[in-house]
Amino acid sequence: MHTAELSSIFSALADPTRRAILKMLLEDDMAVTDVADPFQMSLAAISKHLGILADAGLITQEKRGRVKWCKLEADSMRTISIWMQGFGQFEPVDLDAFERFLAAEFPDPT
Amino acid sequence: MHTAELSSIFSALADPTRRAILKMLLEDDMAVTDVADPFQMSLAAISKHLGILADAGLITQEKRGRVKWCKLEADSMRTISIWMQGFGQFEPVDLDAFERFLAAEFPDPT
DNA sequence: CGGTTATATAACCATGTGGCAAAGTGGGAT
DNA sequence: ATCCCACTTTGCCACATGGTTATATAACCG
Repeated sequence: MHTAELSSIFSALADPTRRAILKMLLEDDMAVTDVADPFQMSLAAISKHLGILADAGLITQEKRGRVKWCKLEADSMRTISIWMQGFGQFEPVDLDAFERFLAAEFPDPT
Repeated sequence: MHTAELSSIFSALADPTRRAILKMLLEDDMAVTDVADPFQMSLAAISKHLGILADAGLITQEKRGRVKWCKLEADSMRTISIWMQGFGQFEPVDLDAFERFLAAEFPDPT
């Protein structure tokens, strides 16, 4: 909710490389080297990007041995989502979940 | 959807002054001068901020006479909300809207 | 017309950002 | 002990950003 927190999350998400990294981490936790692999740029650059994502709370990094594992923490997106909600309802309705809800609340009598 | 569009919206939202402007515009449409009024900085600076918000599609500006009216276009936040949804469901449920939906779908028989 | 008001643009400055290559750190393997 | 491996840090550079002041432009008002 602090203005600085919002700023750091939004500006972390403003970079396409960082958004691509987040998408990769959606699949699984990854080591820094493996995160860097598909990109053209240097490992040092990716390391900085990961630091920015970590500062924004979008990922966490845990060092085991000599490899540092990066883990998505998508919950921190909730912070900006809540902020955005002050401007209206933006979430496209999750129809599948909604139908499941309805099915549970109002089971088909057949 | 396009990566450049996402970047421009996120980086527009990364600045606290611009977020404050959006909040002001939530109340009502405003002229550039009036937007600038509560801020310490120069009108020129605010004019630039408004240009960035307009480029990102977060506001629209319409010139009537010599005054340019700024209008919130919060719908463009939907773009990033949809992107974020790829990482999970972040929107706190809109319970009021949901209850209205239920009331319409399953009207109280009384 | 002349003057004021609303806004944009230009030129400039300080600082931040994203990239690189190269050197540094520190854990594991041999 | 030594060497690789997985990073991080340090300088450096080009360019973007956020601010300034000063100067345009264009609309309204007398």
